[in-house]
Amino acid sequence: MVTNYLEQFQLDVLPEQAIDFLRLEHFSPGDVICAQGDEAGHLRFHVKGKIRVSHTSVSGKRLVLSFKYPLDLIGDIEYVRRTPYLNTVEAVTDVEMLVIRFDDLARHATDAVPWLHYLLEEITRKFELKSQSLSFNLFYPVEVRLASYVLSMTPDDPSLGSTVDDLNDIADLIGTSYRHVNRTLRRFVEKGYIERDRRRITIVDREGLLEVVGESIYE
Amino acid sequence: MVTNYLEQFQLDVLPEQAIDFLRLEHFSPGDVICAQGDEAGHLRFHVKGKIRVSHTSVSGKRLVLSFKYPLDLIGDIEYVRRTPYLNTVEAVTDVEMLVIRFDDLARHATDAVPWLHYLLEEITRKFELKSQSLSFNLFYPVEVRLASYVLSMTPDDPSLGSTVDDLNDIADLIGTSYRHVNRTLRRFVEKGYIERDRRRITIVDREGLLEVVGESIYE
DNA sequence: GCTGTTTCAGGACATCGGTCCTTTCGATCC
DNA sequence: GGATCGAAAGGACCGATGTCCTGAAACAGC
Repeated sequence: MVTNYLEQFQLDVLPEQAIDFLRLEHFSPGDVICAQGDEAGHLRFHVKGKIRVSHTSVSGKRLVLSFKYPLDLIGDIEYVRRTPYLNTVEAVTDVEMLVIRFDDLARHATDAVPWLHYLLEEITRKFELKSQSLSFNLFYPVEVRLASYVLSMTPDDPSLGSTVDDLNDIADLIGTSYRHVNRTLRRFVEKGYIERDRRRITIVDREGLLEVVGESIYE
Repeated sequence: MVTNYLEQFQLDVLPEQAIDFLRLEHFSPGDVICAQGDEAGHLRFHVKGKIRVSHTSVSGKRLVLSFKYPLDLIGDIEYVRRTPYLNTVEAVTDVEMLVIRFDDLARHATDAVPWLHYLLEEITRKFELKSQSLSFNLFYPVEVRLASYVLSMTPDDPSLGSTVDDLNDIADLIGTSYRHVNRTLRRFVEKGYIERDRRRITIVDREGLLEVVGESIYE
């Protein structure tokens, strides 16, 4: 199993001695993979399933930072900085991860140049994503962000609608309230862009939504 | 000059062969150090002065991401990813930078483990800053962000007021309109937190501002 | 000092978005 | 089938924020 994933995601950048320490972990929907504020001790390679990364403010407000799919690293920033987990990561679907303890990784990969380059690549990629997310959120109103989200979550195939994440998740993802997501979706329905059927959103007029998003796609 | 700065900021993590390629650059207030979208070819160590990092959306709205002071790297993400500059960097005061071409750096430092570790440290630090900035902006209203900014820009010494950046910069920094910054500052004046004298803001009641910011400082 | 010009503060108004509360819709149990 | 309950939707209201515009203050040139 581990070796399959190693191959699939070309994880041979890890030194062989480190690879020996990788274990496969499984998580069920709802499981907390790591919790904001906990001391970090493991680096994980997200190799299967869908996860939700979120952050909670001291005042208790939750912000969903992203939904992610393989391949992704969890705990990489924390590995480099040796700080507690910045965010909480939960399994949305069944999830599999390859996991290795920081200690084992440090002992066998600290000087491995290809691995360091890999880390740099991954982390700078994440940095760019976060940059985009920051400016996207600050530049555009909820209507645009929501339209963009709906477009990104539903298949191009116009025939079939697609389930969308819980409205509360969406609200926290685009940094607004449940109420306002609902209101905005209603507006989309009134304008004929989408149809709603409890828990399900169907795009009726993809062009219309694209127009709402305008030129702001991907900043 | 170069050697002084190298010592001051402990830049001996750079391999000696690379150090030989460092040159000192000077910028005057207003100078553009690098422009968003331009192809990146140089890594810079910001060793003196104050700079402004900003990003402009396709729709033309500007977002000031940060003001920075030494030591800071400019072009590090771009060096790793070999992408065009993400942001525009300008000199606010007189600024000095140590600069090296990507080519020279790559030729002499690609395999230098201490240097790679240094890069990782710097970039993850930036990542954390950006994370904070993202959640801070999404979690708190303008009033709180502005109070936080004013506090951060003025000296603890309550006796002397301090010049604050251009209001337009502040507006773009906290992601709101000039009008609203003005309105909010006025409210602060009315409540007796600050005094204004064109171009200058004096904190009268530091405690009051701290109360506005509440527990949200640094998230 | 006067005048045209630029910059900045602030008023008016509309919209966005949040909070709170009521209503509706399903689901469940009897 | 009707009563009950919980979750999701929607209404009402208000504060936050953006846009547009006007008027006042600073500034430049003469």
